[in-house]
Formats: sequence, structure tokens, C-alpha cells
Amino acid sequence: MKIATYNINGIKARLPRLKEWLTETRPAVACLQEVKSQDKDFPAAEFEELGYQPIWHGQKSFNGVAILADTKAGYSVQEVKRGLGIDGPKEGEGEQSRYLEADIVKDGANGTERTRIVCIYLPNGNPLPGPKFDYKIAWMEKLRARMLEIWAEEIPAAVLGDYNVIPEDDDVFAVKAMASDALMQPESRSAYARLLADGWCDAVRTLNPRGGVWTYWDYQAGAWQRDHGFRIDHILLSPELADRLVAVGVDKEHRGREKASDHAPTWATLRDN
DNA sequence: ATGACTAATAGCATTAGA
Repeated sequence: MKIATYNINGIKARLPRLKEWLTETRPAVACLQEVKSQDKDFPAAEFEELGYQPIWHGQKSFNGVAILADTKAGYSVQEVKRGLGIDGPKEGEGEQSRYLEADIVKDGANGTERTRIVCIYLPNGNPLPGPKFDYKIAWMEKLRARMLEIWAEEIPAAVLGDYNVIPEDDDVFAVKAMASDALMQPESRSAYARLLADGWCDAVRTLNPRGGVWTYWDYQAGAWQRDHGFRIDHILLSPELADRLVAVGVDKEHRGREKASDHAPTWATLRDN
């Protein structure tokens, strides 16, 4: 079972690239972030034609998350929860669309297999200090509380998405370049480290203990051409899924295509039960 | 150096991203 996360940076602008990626790599589950469209504009039929069942939590202009399940491979998606119940950083703004939780279901000879999949788009947190950074840290605390609830259920679970956290110094091309950024502040890192301390397994780090894996390259200053990237898209696994971890990867080649997102798809494959 | 790109929405710029 291959599970993937991909910050697509606008579904309208990215649809041809996204469909290409789904067709070429065929993940069982795809978590999408920065959909940047309202619910009514989500192109559900485009995914259904490819053999994917989508659920989505949209928002006008920015944010927005979605989960796709490969129906051709026998998977379906059942929504469990949307939103963490935390308001955005602006006065009276209400909640932003950053959290979508679902069960991926597959019927087999040995009964029904259920995998909890959580798709997150964690707040960026810049500039700092300020309300946006405070919001990021508060959001991470809310996320941790929800992840502890899921942990207590003792179910196979994965929390995938754009965490907007560079966990370690070897997850960035140059520490100095990002030192003052919200992505690698001590508070951001320690909030992420707490998730790992709770027992969640960082899949990409586990199979790449020396770091040096990037999932994002800025559009600016020739970052892609110079390989000036960093790792902020993460796949966290419960013990049940960590035991089944086979491989991880970043579909880096897709970052180099025409009209690409600034993130690359990041995936993990899990052994079948 | 708060620049450099890119996307969305509403325009003849601004907000947001990271």
C-alpha cells in the first residue's frame, strides 16, 4: 500500500500535472494540500475518471486539503473528522481548512482492512514573532492532542502532509539561509519532536537517518536548479504501520516539470497485512 | 537586501506562501 502527500499549490493551476502524477505513480492514497479552491469548485469528476474517490475540505484563495483513494485497487474513503476546532490568526476569521481525517477501507478475503489517514496543512507561521507564529504553535498543540486520541485507539494510522517544519539541521540545504524562519524555530522543532517522542515514526527520516532529503524547493533565486531545498512534507506512522514500512521516496522529477508545484510528492510503501 | 517567483482574487495591486 503506497500512501503519499503532495502540496499541489493550487488545484486549478496544477490539475494536468496532478493527474499525470496519479497516473504514473498510482498511490493507493494521496493527501493533497493547498488546494486553494472552494468546495463547489473542487474537480471531483476529474479524479473519479482516473479511478480515485476524493473527499475535500476547501477554502477560497488559500489552504484547502483533500484525500484520494484508489478505487481501482479496491480502496474507498470514509470521512472521520474535518478541522481541529481552532480559529485563524485574524480577529473573527474562523477556522481555516487545514485538517481532514478519514478511514481508508478495503474489503479482502480476510475481512475489512481499515487504515486511518490524516491529511494536514500545518500553518507556515511567518512572520515571527506575531499572531501567525502563535497560531502555528497553537495549531501544533491541537494536532498533538488529536494524535494522542488516535494513538489511544491503537489503530493503524498515518498523519501525512505539509508540516511546515524543518525537523533537523540536515533537513535543509543551508541552516543559515533558514535560521530566522518559522519553519526551523526551536518552538516549531520541539513541537514536532514531541510528536516523535509520543511514539510516531517519521517514515522518511527512519529510512534516511543522515538527512539530505528535500521535499520543497522555492520558486525564487534558482533554488531548484541549485538544489536549495528542504524537508517539510512528512509522513508520521503509528507503530502498526511503522512495522510494515518498506520504502519511502520523493518524486523529485515531478518538481522539475513545466508549471510544477514548489513541493514534490512524498510517499511511503507499507507491506500488506 | 524582506528582494527574488507563483497562484488566487480582484485589478490596473494585494495577500499568501515558506
